[in-house]
Amino acid sequence: MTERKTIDRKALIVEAARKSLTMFGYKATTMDVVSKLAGVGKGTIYTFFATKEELFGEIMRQLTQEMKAIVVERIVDSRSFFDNLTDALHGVLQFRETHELVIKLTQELRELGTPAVREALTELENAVLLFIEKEVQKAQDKGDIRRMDPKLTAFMMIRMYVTLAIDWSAQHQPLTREEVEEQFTSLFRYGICPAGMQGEPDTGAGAVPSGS
Amino acid sequence: MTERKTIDRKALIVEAARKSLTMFGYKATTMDVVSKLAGVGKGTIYTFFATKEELFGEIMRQLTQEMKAIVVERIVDSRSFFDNLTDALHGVLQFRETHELVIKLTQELRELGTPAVREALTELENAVLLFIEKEVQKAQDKGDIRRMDPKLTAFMMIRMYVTLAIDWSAQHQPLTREEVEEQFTSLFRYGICPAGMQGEPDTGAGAVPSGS
DNA sequence: TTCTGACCAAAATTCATTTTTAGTCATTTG
DNA sequence: CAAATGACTAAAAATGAATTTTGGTCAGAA
Repeated sequence: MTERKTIDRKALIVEAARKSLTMFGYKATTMDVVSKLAGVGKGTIYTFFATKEELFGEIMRQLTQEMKAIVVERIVDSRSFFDNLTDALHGVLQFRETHELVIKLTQELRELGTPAVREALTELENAVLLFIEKEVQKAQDKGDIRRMDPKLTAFMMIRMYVTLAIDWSAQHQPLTREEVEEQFTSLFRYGICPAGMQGEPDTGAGAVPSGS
Repeated sequence: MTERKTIDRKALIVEAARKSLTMFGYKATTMDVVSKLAGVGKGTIYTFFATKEELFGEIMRQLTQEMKAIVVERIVDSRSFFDNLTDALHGVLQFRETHELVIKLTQELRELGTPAVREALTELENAVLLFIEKEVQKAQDKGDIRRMDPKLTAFMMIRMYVTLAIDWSAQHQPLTREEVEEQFTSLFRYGICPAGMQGEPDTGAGAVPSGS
């Protein structure tokens, strides 16, 4: 194999495309721009990816994979659903770059309606939806949460998350990661009834009867 | 005064415009169409409304007014926040025509991005937001709900409502009015914790779920 | 006086022309 | 000689001049 000055050109290309996507969005990420950013001839891109869509697809697959890895490693079957949820959410919010790429694409979809982006984001959302749905199902079977349609519950969770982390920022001071977490988990945990009327708020050392 | 065969042309025009708006949206509602539907010369419209925007504004003002009336008459200060919330939501959901106009305009905004529609819907949302915010504030002062940012809470409520009543239908069987009500109020009341763990669920016999 | 619809300027739409971009391939390079 | 390249091409997108549609007016009919 050619092993001398051979830097991994494929990785270089993916990296460059990802940066461009995050900064300029899908439409403005032309193959010429990617080749320049990667410091590679345009033809080289086509030795690895047959089309622009395929390159884009690879990046979305990577992104989905990374998100899933972050979440999965924070889910421990012996812990309560809510502890897992809080941790998983925390992990996702912390993962800056992934998050920003998704936000950029969402913006582009809204203002340009780029079909490839719509498709990609739908696919991503479906993966997330399916994952949450299964977790909700498990939590129900364990009795951690009350009985309700897991599909609808998963759907509500995603929307609530987007509302807090993205939509709110459109017209207000963005919430910090901590605030998003706090709002998200406490709403799902307690609803909006006064503290003390039901399960315990985070203050106090009282432990919920869960594993561990 | 002229009281013979004088039908209220202004009302005729508003009615026609409202119908057209609900059926065809803002862009397709031309002044010619409105005049034909109202059975009135086009010039007549301009004796009541200086511009198309003004006619549209009048309809939106009417709509806001009607919605507000429905809600206000269902809010009784002596009742709990949740009882009021449930009733108010019920009222809004029942008010079909208003609802459909808003849905039509929302669709148009999404696919055409019509600026006048964006503006109108933003204004409507702000009115609703302000109203809910005040109610939340009152409920907090009464101790009906726990302490949290009223602006953010109001924002979340609207989004949650839209998620249930509109967004969900995009890819699934629409929820019935009853289902929307049930999902909305129970989430805010109890979160998603198991029944019996907190406030009173509607099922009479409190059966503890799978004990572990 | 009240109402109307032909009329006009401005906005939107169409479509032929130009520009940009995804994808190819003959040539170069290590 | 296999891997990399960038000038090249066909197709898609941007542009803008020509044409149609629409908001708004007003002289005259009812």
